[in-house]
Amino acid sequence: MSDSGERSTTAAPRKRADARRNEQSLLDAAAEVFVTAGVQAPVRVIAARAGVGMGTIYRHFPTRADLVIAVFRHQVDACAQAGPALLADSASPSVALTRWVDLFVDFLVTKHGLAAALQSDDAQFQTLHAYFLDRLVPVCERLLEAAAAAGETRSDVDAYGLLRAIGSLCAGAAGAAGTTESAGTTGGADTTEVAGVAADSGYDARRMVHVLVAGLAVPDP
Amino acid sequence: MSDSGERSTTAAPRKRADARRNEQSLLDAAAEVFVTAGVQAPVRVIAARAGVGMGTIYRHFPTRADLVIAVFRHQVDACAQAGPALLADSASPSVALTRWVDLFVDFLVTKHGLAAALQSDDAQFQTLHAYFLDRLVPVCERLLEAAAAAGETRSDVDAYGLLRAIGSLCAGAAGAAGTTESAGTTGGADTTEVAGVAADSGYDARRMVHVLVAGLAVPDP
DNA sequence: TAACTATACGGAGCGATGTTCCGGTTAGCA
DNA sequence: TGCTAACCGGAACATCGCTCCGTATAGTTA
Repeated sequence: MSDSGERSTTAAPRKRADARRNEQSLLDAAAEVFVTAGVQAPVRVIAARAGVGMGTIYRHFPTRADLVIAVFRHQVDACAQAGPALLADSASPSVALTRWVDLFVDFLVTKHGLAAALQSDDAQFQTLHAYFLDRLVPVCERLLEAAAAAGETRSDVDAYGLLRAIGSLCAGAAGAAGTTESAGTTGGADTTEVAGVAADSGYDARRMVHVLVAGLAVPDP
Repeated sequence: MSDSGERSTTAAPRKRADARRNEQSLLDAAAEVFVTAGVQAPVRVIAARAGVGMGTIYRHFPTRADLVIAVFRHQVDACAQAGPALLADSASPSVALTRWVDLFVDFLVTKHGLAAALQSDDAQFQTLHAYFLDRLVPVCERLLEAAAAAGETRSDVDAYGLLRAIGSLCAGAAGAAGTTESAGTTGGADTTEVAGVAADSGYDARRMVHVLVAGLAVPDP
């Protein structure tokens, strides 16, 4: 992933040094702003933080979704790659599914407003939605099929619906924090054991997702 | 519902006739606009439709939530009142709960963007959120407690969490329509038998809610 | 090294939307 | 009929997404 940008066909039309520098600045700035102000933070804020103008941010990331995807890409990929691994390592497909869902939920819940953005019907986030779906639906599908084949879950729920439902359930939780900002959480933000935060007034997205997944085990009606 | 407004203590400080006329115009206009453009429709549009100025709409309904609540109030009340009735009429508490949830879901799904607004962390909708909760949490609580007492559901999920989860699951579906506008739907918008619409790309909020509720039947982990 | 050009930069500016404010209008009453 | 408090309307201000274009510069070539 690191290295430069495109490097596949012929001689790469290498970008100018200042362009690449600015792109990186924007990614860093966006990552920081997303943590504090959420994925919906004003574009101007991100541009200002990166020390660039409005034109620059839109040149590098035509839509907000592009920026969001760029910031979270490797985390989504990691989640996607964890699917097959879990399926291989777990005692049963349904256990693998549960674990994978936990992974996904933990990712969503720790990103302010990400889940809400995924749910948004805003045209701006169409691409983001599509990216998540492209990456995760196939993975979830395999887990779901394996579980269904083992007779461990009902078969009338597809991966798309399940992922959307999970995203929805998480949107209620993560987004609510908003401007409140959860104390420090200095640097880390990865191994922070995000355990039972429950965030606002007692809504626990993880628990509700667990209930949902448990509902999959109930035989078809 | 009809009649005037406040009529409880002392001599009501009756509003002027034009004020009441405008308030009603706004309610009618808002109801119409909500159907086609969703609850998030621009304030100007509603004001224009009602044939009043910006000042007027804000004077009668200081926040958008106030307007939304006023438009849907009696439907929410109906939903709240259906709870005890279902509990009395159904074969078992869990059946009553399921039926009541269906009622609630049908209500949410048919109101463009309502569920999304409920989920929104926007301060503007705080009041709306609170209103729904005030009205429905007690009802849901009774159903849930009855079901738990009968040993039909797990007991670690409270009414608040369940309602929020349901709202979330519905937000994904209803909001997606957005600007697309569903044909005419001239006046009615009540007995339209909204059956199995499924709306966008195959996500069925009702089904996912059913899975969630089914998950409640799984014994505590 | 100096000139040149494709590339990139920056921010002013436009349109949309929420919200406030204030001068003009009018309903209800004496 | 005349008065006043209540009410109305929309201009005006603020925020935000997004575009456009004149300016600056990185990289190249003579």
